[in-house]
Amino acid sequence: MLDSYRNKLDRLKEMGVEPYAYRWDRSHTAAQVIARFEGLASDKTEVKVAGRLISRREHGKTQFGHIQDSSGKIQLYLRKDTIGDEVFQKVSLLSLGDIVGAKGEVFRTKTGEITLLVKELVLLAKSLRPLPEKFHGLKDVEIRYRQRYVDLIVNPDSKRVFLARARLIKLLRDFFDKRGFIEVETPTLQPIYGGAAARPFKTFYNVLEQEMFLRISDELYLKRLIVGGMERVYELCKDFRNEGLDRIHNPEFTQIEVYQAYADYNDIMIMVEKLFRFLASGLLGKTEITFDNKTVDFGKPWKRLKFVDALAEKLEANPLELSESSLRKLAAKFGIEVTPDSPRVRILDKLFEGLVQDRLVEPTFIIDHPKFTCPLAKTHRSNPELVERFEPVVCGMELGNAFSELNDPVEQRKRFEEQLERNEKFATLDEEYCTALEYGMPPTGGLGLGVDRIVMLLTGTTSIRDVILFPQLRPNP
RNA sequence: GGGCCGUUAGCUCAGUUUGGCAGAGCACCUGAUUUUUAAUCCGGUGGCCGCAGGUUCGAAUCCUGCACGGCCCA
Repeated sequence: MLDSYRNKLDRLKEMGVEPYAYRWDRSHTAAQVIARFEGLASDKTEVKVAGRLISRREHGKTQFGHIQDSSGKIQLYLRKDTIGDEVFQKVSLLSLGDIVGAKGEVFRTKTGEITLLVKELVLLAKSLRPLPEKFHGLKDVEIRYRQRYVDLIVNPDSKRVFLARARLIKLLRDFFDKRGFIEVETPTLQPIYGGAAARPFKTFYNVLEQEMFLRISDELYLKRLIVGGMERVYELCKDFRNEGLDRIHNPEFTQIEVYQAYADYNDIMIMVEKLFRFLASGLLGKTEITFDNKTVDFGKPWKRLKFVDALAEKLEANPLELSESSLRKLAAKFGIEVTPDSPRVRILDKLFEGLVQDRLVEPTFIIDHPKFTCPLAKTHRSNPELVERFEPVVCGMELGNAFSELNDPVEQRKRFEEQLERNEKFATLDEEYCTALEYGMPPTGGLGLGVDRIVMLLTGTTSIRDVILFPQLRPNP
């Protein structure tokens, strides 16, 4: 198989053909030829296209085939009497998968397809490996992920998702830029990690002889910028969490974090509603989306569900008054497994996910979590046991996290210390962040959103691996 | 980490139940074919049946372990 491809390459070289050309003056993409067909055909314009040969139908002294470029496909028609014996002979040495340039005039075949009558055909790059089958395409998910380039060549749906991803990222920037937010960049390599509860990736910086961490979040740096007077900032970046990988988790994932001075979490909720309306209509031209056989409408206001109330209803008890051991018993009762070393906050989370969150289909803000679940959120203005926090959930999928940011430096330090005293896994105390708050941070509303999950939701993709070009896999054995 | 499922030609898949010559379509090679489009027709090439053991006269097929992937659970 591979031999036959190499053999053709050798034969072409012997005939004096350069199989890897330097350039090709393309005048039109496939889509442009089709869009401008009437004009191009009527004045017999000479058109130059280029792309990958993806199909071929030989008819003795004629040949049909399609080439594919980034805009689409265009049919080529070759006639021995038009192109000459010598070139026609060389053409028989082309393979599916080769990159070619073609010059000619456009016309419509008797079956009505816009086609290029080829007057000149040039090999631009020889392919040495066969493409996957034309009809069934490439289905093997492992090859699709490991050799994404093959997937992109043969599976239009796959490409569609990544084009949508690019548009969504542009829409995200548009939304915040338009509202006066400044896009910033903060360190990926951090001497102390923070802003979330997750196991970090560790690395070592030789020059400083110091252990460093890949960021699990950029939150603490962005709020330093709020202290510094950048009143509206956002950052779109990769975060890294040294944890499991599944349908909705990849160890490196894209997050957008947004901070707005003088706002609280109520303002941010309204902003999130507007954002999703903007993203859905910008990408799909409508506010309704379908994900995992569920249809929801971002045109409507989101539901608001109080964390404690929703859980209390299911547990028939106030979760704030339940000890760790009572929570454990309830978890067992509802068939929700928790590991013996799970702290109280983790058991609460599990109970909430299993009993409430998984069943939430409509866009919902889960609001007002117990205070000990989050050290960076401001205490609730009307209940000292809670914080002003919300998590946006759509179709059962958690999309992010937001709060009225804690800006009292004394309380912040106390909350960090309490977390350390509770021996919470991955708790840290960032002294320099506390120092920053001591200079005074205005009241601020903050938001973090998982970009990969937003892309999943708006493209109807149920696995995060299908919205990440090169998802994490074990090394090829 | 646990349970279940998968891995056979470059690709998509049969064959495993009930052990007995390694199969098909596309792709590839040869020939025919001057408007085809999953082109068609004639003939042909192509295999570490994921890897390593075991059972057996004989293993793609049964058993064990491992690797990679998928789904579900943690």
